Amino acid sequence: MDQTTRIVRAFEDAGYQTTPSRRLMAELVAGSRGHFSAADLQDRARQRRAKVGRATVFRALELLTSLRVVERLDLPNRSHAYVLCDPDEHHHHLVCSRCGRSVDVADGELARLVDEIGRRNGYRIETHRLELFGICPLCAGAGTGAAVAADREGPA
Amino acid sequence: MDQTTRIVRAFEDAGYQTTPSRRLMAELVAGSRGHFSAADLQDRARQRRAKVGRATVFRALELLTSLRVVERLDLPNRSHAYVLCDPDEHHHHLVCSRCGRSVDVADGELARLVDEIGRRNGYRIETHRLELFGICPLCAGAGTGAAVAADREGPA
DNA sequence: AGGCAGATGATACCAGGTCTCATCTGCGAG
DNA sequence: CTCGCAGATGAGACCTGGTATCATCTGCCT
Repeated sequence: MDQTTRIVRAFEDAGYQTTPSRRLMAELVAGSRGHFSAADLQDRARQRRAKVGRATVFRALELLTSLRVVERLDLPNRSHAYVLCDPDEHHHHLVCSRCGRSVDVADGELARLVDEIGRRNGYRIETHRLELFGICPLCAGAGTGAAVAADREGPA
Repeated sequence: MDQTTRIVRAFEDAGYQTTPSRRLMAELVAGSRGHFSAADLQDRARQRRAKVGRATVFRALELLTSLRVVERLDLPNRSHAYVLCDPDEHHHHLVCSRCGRSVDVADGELARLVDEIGRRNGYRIETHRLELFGICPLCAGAGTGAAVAADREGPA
């Protein structure tokens, strides 16, 4: 089962209708290399001569976020983006600041650390978020941003 | 030297002029309990019958951010806020999701963890950000949001 | 095959932030 | 002490990302 199907399935399993727009969103999200914004998706939809309303894109992203199929990132440059990720376990993101590719990172030892910080300060911790930014192996190898151009759409 | 003076001093040391608006911003920021937004500051300025342009507020916050006197938070509810914090060492924030009060948390063991994650994934990590959200001791004690009302202005 | 809950696109709106520009002022040189 | 100008300001236009409203359309269950 490929990524697109998995996403469509996620919609179905959660009781949402399968519509052309949603299928398209699923394809576009599945075909993204790095992170993407709502506007990216809409542009790419338009490139395929498909018309999707802005609201629909946001609605789809909202649903996918709630289904934990994508997650919203707050980038260091104060903009936002979404990334496709693993819905099954709590994790964080390691994001390439050049090409946007992101890998999921298990919480691991962090949980313990977070716990300890909470205890030391008397806070009851509810959630935490760790975001890591750096240069991915491909970009490091490629030198001056060669991987950037390859960012949009294509097999993972 | 009180907090306000410290902030004014930060402006001076960085070679910026000391103007009434900046002094006012310094006071308002220093007098904030939890986190605050640009709009909060402007409102509080207006309450004192001082007129500051929106742009000026943002400009001041931008400077203070670059001087690391304040930091920008991305709250879980997708809004933003600024918090006063320690300019002298790399740290993270533990933020009360009820009253917004924030304590600085030293990086500590996290650095090691981050390093390891980078190494394991072949990324050269440039920056990381950890944000913790929970209920602070005061709010936990006060029960239903009593501390919330006390949030704006007053001695730390 | 029919009906309706749920989905859609257009469009208006909102918040947070940036840009521009004409005016004003802190402050260092003299 | 005062003068001039770099730097700061406020007003307001604008931009981006996101939400709300609403009339219309359509997937899907019966």
